[in-house]
Amino acid sequence: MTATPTPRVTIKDVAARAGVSKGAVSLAFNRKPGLSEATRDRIFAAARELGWSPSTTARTLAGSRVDVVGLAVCRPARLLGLEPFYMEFISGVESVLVERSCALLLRLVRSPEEEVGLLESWWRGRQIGGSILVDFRSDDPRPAVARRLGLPVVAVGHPSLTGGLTSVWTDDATAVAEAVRYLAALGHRAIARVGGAAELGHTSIRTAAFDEAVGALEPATRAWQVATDFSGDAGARATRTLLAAPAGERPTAIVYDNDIMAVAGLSVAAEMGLRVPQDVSLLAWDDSQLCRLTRPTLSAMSHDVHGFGAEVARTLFGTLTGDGPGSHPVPTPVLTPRGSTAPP
Amino acid sequence: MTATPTPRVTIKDVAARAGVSKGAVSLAFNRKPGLSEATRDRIFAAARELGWSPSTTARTLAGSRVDVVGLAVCRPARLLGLEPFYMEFISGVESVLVERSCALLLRLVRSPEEEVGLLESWWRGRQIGGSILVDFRSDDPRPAVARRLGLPVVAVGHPSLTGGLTSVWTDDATAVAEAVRYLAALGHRAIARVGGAAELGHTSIRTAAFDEAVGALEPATRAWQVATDFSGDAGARATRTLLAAPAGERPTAIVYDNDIMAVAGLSVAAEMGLRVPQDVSLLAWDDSQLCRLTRPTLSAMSHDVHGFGAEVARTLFGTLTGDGPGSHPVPTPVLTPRGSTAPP
DNA sequence: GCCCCTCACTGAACCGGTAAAGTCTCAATT
DNA sequence: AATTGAGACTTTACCGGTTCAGTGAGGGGC
Repeated sequence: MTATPTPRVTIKDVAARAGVSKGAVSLAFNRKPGLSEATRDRIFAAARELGWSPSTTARTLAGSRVDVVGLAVCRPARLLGLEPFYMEFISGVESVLVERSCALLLRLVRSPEEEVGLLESWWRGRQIGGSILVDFRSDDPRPAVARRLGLPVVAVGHPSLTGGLTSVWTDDATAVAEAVRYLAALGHRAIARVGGAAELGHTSIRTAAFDEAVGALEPATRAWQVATDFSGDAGARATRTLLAAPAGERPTAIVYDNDIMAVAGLSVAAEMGLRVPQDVSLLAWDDSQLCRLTRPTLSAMSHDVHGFGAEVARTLFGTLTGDGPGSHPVPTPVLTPRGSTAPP
Repeated sequence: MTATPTPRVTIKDVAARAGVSKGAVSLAFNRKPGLSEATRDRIFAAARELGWSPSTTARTLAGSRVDVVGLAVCRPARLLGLEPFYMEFISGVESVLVERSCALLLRLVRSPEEEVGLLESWWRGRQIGGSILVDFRSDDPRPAVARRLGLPVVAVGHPSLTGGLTSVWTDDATAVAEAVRYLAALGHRAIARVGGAAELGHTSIRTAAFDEAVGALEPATRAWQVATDFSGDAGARATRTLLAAPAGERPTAIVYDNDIMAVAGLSVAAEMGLRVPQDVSLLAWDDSQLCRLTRPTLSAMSHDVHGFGAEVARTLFGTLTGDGPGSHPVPTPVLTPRGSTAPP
């Protein structure tokens, strides 16, 4: 990108105006000792008058902190656009970053390999001071990479997936179990789950938890699970397949892995002439505002996604300031019954 | 943020390994003339072996391009999470940025003033090479600021709003007119519009266009307009108010400014015992996948938001490489009739 | 009155690149 | 044989900060 026509004001100008050396200005702005109160004030005054603030670029180059956090998201763009989750998550992250006047470098990547490459070049190029890692898969290469590079990261995902990295996670297994128990308690004996992308670690966790929760119910209970790609279309397809079976051989309740798919499921049920919740109960996940806008409203496993993002950012700052690896569970999603669930 | 434990490989290492000066390495990596083919190859080989790529920080400081684009979004986080528009827009922007290995610096701000301050400090600190400006208001301060700073920007909004900056825009006025004409052609004589935030420039444009379009219809036609904040809740409230009037005194068709509000409207209509589209027609805007997931499906003014973002990014690159100010309209949203519109 | 310390601040080196000016070599021109 | 010029690099001076080894003044102790 091209040059700047603006006459930049630099540390030198401030130093000159305050009648000190640039070293002194640097000391003042980094709150380091060795300056008298008077000089410090004079320097700040000069900076204010000139409208100067230190260049992060120069600062970074000179070897101090990098106040940028990286976030690479690896999902097809088409889906990202739809997931209320991410925007809410990002806004939570941001809410903490701003307080520390730290910026978020966002990049959508197409493959885990591309993400690894990106992290390497970001880190080597000192573009970021740390990174948030999301969407863990089994045998995810990123823990090893982060460790090799010495890149400070926080992993969003269950500790079993994140290879010993500091992690922030929701207890999806417990939440799935709660969802299943809730539906069973309503009287459902034929429960399906429309899951997310199979390659994602948290999908496996939920899948296993679903199996286990169903196993703990009375033996006559039937269960189905389908993997999708999180898109509404996939959710609609999965729902159609599940509900196509004759009455008595199809699920009477369906749990979805996000809310977009649940919305899609709602329409499919209607299209097939089934009433929600009388003929089939639907339970969404993540609970964005969307769940309250449908008719019937969607019961959901709800979850403070904004707060989740904020906690992730806080944890990253902790890591950056020397906290050792740790595991930070955030509150388990809680069942929020609304209009889409009822006894069969 | 803390130091790096990684032994960094720099241009000097590459130079040493290739047996040249660092100036030569710089020439090679910037594809400048003055090096023999052989030397160039040797340098690239050395860089590859060492896994080196130039530090953008150092590059930036040394006064060449800054390969980061800024985007500050000023809307309450709560709403952002819901707007499929933004994520899709961002993914479109990204799709072009990656090709130029350029990053997107994203920040959510709370006020236009904060955004102006951010742009100043980003630019002064050489954090960004250019910026994308969205959500113009009347008397928006940003055109003046961008001009004063010499900050290369592209404004997303109608030229009448963007104060002479290079702009990329959709012809909302024409689209609104098309929507109104379509509804009128179906036979509607009582048409409402649930608009977005009143302070936003494009809302005013749509509001005026709606008035004008309605004025061109037969005199008996009645019209309503409501301003909201783009949230589903606000959309629901507005719809409820509009439809609360006795039959004959309420709109038979409603146009929404985004799709979230249209989804909300759908439920409100159902809740009030009105059938869509028989009793009331609904028309959404922006047409994310959501519109195809509801029942009935939502007719919408549809709009390639991803492509819009891509065009914005391309235009910004144009500006950065010296293109003068210009106005870049992207295709007008087109009416996509689905199940939510019909004759009254 | 001398020595030693501390405090407040300066100067220069450095971070990892870019860019412009300088040097060297060698072939073509006169 | 001397001049010129182009090509291929190297040297050097920044960019805007940070950091650290000085430096000089002033105060306290004896």
